[in-house]
Order: sequence, then structure tokens, then C-alpha cells
Amino acid sequence: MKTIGKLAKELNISIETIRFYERQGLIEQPLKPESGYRMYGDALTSQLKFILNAKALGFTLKEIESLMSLSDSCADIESMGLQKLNLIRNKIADLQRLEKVIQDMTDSCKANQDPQSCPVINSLK
Amino acid sequence: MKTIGKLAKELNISIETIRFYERQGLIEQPLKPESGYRMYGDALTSQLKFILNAKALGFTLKEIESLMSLSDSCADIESMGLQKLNLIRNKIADLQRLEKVIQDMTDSCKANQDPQSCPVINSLK
DNA sequence: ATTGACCCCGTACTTATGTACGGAGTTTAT
DNA sequence: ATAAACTCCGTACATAAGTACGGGGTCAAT
Repeated sequence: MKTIGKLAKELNISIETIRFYERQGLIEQPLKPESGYRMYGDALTSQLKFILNAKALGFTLKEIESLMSLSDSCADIESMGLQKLNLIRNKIADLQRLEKVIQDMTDSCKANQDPQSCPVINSLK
Repeated sequence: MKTIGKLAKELNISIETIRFYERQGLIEQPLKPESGYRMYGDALTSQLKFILNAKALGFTLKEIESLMSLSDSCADIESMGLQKLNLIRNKIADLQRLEKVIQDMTDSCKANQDPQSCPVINSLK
């Protein structure tokens, strides 16, 4: 059993963040003995780790809430994963298009002889 | 000279968005004759188009403000472009890592025989 | 037993990019 | 000339994911 401060340090997040997740309903408020202090055991600790892991994968808190409520139904998880995969691939494609546009932009700057007029700015106009 | 409503329709944005850009200092408040109505000419129209084009390239409003203040200095524009390019490439790399992780995730779901226990959920735990 | 570190709660603030609302004045069309 | 449509302004609200603050109670060490 550890206090919120220890837990926060262990997980490398802030106390406020833990309280925030609690307010958001992602985790339960732990038992609070006489002192009124939250005391965290292994269950909540690993729930929080779960949240942090999922967050690192790019899931939003809302999605994580769904993930946690899906109770191990593999098909549901797979379908969420596939959805996410779609989003990710679209985002990558968007960024690659963008990359090309900006690459061309800077190339045309490099090639430009007249320092008074920028082809990029001109093309945006 | 057109009113804000016409301009908004022409650019396919909302009146509020135009007023918002004005509040943010991205564009000047246009002259307002007796009526008190904003009247937009070509200059402001193309400034707004510039903003929308740059936004479509993924620049933030803050960056666009800089872009507009750089007064055609090609070197400055090029350097902003290169910076942006870096960001974009990092973001793409991140997303590609993520793509792989989630791909593996859903693969392991597909391969899973026991519908009662999901390897993804288990690995997050 | 006192001091410093820790925790409580509720609330407000942050960033970015707008959107929505409401009451009032203006312009346009019939 | 009256109604509908448009615009004005300031303010509040929205999202996501927290961060910060302030006044108070509690715990641990000296």
C-alpha cells in the first residue's frame, strides 16, 4: 500500500494526473483509511500502468475507458485495433503528402536566386 | 467590397472564424462604413486565402502569423519549412512505430484461440 | 512538540482553434 | 413599411489532457 505521492513517483506522472483519471472515471477512488489519504495497492497500480501503456500506444483516454470495459473480448479489442490502424495509416499518408509539399517548398527556396521574393510566399498568395 | 457573410461563404469558413482571426491579430479589422459592417476588398480576401492555404499545409495560426510577418525573406521561409519538415518526419516515424505495434496487436488477436482471454489486454496489464 | 513534507478538496487556468448565444442595430426584398 | 436576413459586440462554451492554486488537515522525523 502506497500513498498517491509514492505511486505518482513510481509511475512518473503527477499526483494531479492520478486524481484527474479518478475524476474522469478511469480508475476508482481507492480506500481511504482514517487519515483520509488514498492508499494504493497492486490492483490500482497495474490499472494505472495499463492506462499509461495504452496511452503510449496513442489511445485517447476515452478509448482506454472502452478498452478497460471490454473485459477481454478479443474480437472487440481486435476491432478497435483495426480501427486505430486505419486512422494511423491515414494520418501517415496525410503527413507524407505534407512532407512532399514542404520539401518542394524548401527546394524551391534553395533554388531561388532573388532574395527579395520568395516562391513559397508567392505560391501561397 | 463584400460583407463578412459573402466572404465567409466564398472561402467556405464561418463568419465567426473570420472574426476570430481578426481578434488573434492575423488580419486587420477592415474599414467599417456608416453601417458599422465590415467590408472586405481583395487585399483582405487574399490574406485570408493565404492563411487558409498555409493552414492546409499544417502550419499553426501562430506559425502563419510569423510567415506573414517574414516579408518574403526566402531564407527565413526556407528555415521554417525545414523545421516543419523535421517535425513531420518525426511524427511519421512515431506513427509508423505505432502502426507496427498495433498491427502486431491485432495479429495476435487473430491468432488467438481462447476467446475468453485477449493477448493484447494481457500484454497491457 | 514542532517543523517540513505530504495529502485533502474544489476550482480555475492552460493551449489551440474555433463555435455558440443573445440582444441590438442595419439592410434588403416584397 | 414591414419582415427576413444580415451584422454588430462581448462573452461563454467546446475539446483533450492535464496543471496550478489556496487554505486546510496529517504524518514522520528530530
